[in-house]
Amino acid sequence: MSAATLFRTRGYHGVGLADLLADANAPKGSLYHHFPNGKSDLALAAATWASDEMLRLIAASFDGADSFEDGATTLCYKLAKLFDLTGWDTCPIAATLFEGPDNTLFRDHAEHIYEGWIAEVHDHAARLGLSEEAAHAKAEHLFILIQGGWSLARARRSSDILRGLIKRNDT
Amino acid sequence: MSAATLFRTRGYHGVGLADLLADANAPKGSLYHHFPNGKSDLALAAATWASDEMLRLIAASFDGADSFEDGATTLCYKLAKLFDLTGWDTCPIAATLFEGPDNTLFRDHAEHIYEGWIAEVHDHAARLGLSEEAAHAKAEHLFILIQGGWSLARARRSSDILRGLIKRNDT
DNA sequence: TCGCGAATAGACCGATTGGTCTAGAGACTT
DNA sequence: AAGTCTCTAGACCAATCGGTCTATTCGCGA
Repeated sequence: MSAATLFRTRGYHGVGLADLLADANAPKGSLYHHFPNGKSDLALAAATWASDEMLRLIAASFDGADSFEDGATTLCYKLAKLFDLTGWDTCPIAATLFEGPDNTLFRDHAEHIYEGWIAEVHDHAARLGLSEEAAHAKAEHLFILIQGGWSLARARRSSDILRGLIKRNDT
Repeated sequence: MSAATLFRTRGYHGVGLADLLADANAPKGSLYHHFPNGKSDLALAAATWASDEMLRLIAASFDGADSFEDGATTLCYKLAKLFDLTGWDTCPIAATLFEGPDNTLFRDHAEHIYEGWIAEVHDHAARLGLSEEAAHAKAEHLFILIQGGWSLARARRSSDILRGLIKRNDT
């Protein structure tokens, strides 16, 4: 979805319908046929799409991992590479969902997506032998590290911090 | 500055000049007298103002602290209280600066502000006896934890995570 | 009391915003 | 071949956007 990129790089209110449509080579009519509620529907869909990509990234990182730290580290490295490729823009969810017009709906969706990421990490942690409690704590902690690290990386326009996220003190 | 609040809660593109002016009870003329470049100047100023508030918060947290962990913990608690008061909106810098029109200028300002926060924490860490290297690492790490924790708190509309940020694993 | 610069006040502007609506193209069934 | 859907295409709209401009008021030194 090209819309997802637009939303991610410029934020919900930062993109106009005109840009969205031009970028997707689609006229207004098509948009409002597929997304009756227009821009907001599109934003929700773009966020879900971005979230699925992230879930795949998590799975790919943990699938061949021997330990939780192992998987977490390769996830950080993958994200660093992604950061370099896309050119330091925000977490797609935050950019797309935390500004929307219908706050309740958007916030619910954002929370659901974030919890989905944490749950995915949690499952891998549990599979790798961690206790339920430890898995929960580590998954949440990893989310925080990545989210915060990404902010700093963005401000510095450098993915370096992302790569040192795990080592520093054993997750 | 009331403008800072608006920018924080709705993002740079989310607020219109009309809202800004109505909220500040000032007409267009005054704005463009004090801020020749209009909205963007205002945003920069609002960000600086918000940053100063944060610096004060950091100083207040570490001033009476016996150890780094001590100061860091009270900072997290202060932020949690702030979170509850303001009603879960973004980091003011991110909301205001990471969407602006003149990207280079805005990004430079954002980086400068963030580094200022880290430097402030760093100084307190050094004062409390940490080595230069340790102080740097801990300051950076605390920034990441807070930034990431705040994101999660926002998604969950609950300040709980912020309070557990330090304890979990000794910073 | 006058004069002058700083600041306020808001009418006004073209461009752009998100959204609606009508017309027609395309594909599929019968 | 006719009829009936889904979907595309874009003209069009009121509202709002950020910004400019002129007129007026305010504060203060002379």
